Amino acid sequence: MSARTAAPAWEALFRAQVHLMRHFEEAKDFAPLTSREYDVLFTLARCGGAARMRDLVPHLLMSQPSLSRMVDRLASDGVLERRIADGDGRGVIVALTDRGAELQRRVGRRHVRSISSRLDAVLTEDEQVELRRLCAKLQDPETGPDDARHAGETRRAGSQKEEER
Amino acid sequence: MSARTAAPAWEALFRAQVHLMRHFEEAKDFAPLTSREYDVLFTLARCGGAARMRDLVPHLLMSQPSLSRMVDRLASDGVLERRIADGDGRGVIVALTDRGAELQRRVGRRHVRSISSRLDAVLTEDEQVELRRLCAKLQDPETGPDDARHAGETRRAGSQKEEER
DNA sequence: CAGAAGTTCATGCAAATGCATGAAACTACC
DNA sequence: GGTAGTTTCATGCATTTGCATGAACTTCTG
Repeated sequence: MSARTAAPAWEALFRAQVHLMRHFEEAKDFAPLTSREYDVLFTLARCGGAARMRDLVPHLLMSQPSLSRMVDRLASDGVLERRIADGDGRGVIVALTDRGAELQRRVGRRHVRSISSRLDAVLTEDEQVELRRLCAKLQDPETGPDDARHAGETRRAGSQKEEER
Repeated sequence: MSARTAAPAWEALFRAQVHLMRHFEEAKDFAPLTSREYDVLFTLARCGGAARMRDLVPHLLMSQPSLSRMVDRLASDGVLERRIADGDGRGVIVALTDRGAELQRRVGRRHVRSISSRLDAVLTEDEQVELRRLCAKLQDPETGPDDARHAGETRRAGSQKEEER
C-alpha cells in the first residue's frame, strides 16, 4: 500500500484538471455555451448526433433531472431537438440540429487548439502520450467492487449529505 | 502543434479525474461532508488551521459568495469559526474548531486509504510517481498570458454565458 | 486631514442543481 | 388479457450557485 505515492498522484491529477479546466473556461473555449452544455453537444456528436436520454446521462456530469431541463433549454435555443423513441413511447431521443452540430464543431475546433497550445507549452509529445496512457489505466473498470458497466466514462464532481458533522 | 496527442491527453486526464472523483464520492469518502465542504476543511488544515477568506477563495472550487455562505453553514455546524482579522476590519479569518480539525483528519485518513486502494490497483508506484510529475508540469504557471499568481492551485469546474447560440 | 479609489466580505436575486416523486409506457407473470 | 412491477422521463421543491451590487473598511493623493 503506497499512500506515499498514491495520494500525491491523485492530488496532482485533481489539481491539474481543475487548473486546466479553469484556464479553458477563462479563455472562453466554450462560449457561447457553458462547459456542461458543450459536454452535452460533444457527447451527442460522438454518438453520431443523436442518443437516448438514459444512455446520455451516465456519460455526463449531471443528474437525470438536470439533463432533462438542460435539453429543454438547448432545444428552445434550437441547437438540438427531442424526439420520441420509436418502439418505446417512454424513450426520448435527443438529436443535434444542423445548427447544433455546426456549433459543436466550431467550438470543438477552438477548444482543441486551446488544449494544444496549453499542453504543448509544458509537455513534450512523448509526455503527452505517456500521460494519456496513465490516465487511461486509471479508468480501467477491471478494479473496484462497484464498477462494471463503465465503458466510455465522462464527467462530474457531485456531493453527499450529512450523517453526523 | 500536436493536437494529435494533446487533445487525447486532456480528454483522458479529464475523464480519469471525473471517474475517480465519482468513485470516491460513491464510496462515501467525504461523508458526512460534501466534497466541496471537505475541500474547505482540507485547505484550511493545510494552511495551519486558519486563513483569510480572500486567500482561501483562489484555492477552492467556488465563488467568493459561495464560500461566504458555506462558511456560514459550516460555522453553524460548529466545525469552524469566523474571526475579524486584526489590523484589517474588513478581513475575515476562518479557523477550524477542534471538532473541525478532528473531522478533517478523520475524513482525510479515510480518503487517503480510499485513494491508495484505488490507484494501487491499476498503477505501479513508478507510474504513480510519473503521473504526479506530469500533472505537476501541467500546472506550471510559466505559460499562458493570464496566470502569474497561481501557486498551490486547487479546484473548480465553472461555466460561462451565452453571446450568440 | 479630506475625499477618492481600492479592497474585502455579505446579500438580493435569478438561475441551475439534486432529491424525491409522479406520470406514462413497457414487461412479466398468472 | 389483466394486474403488478419496472423503466424512463418530467416536475415540485428546497438548496446551492454565481453575478451584480452594497456596506464597511483601508489606502492613496493632494
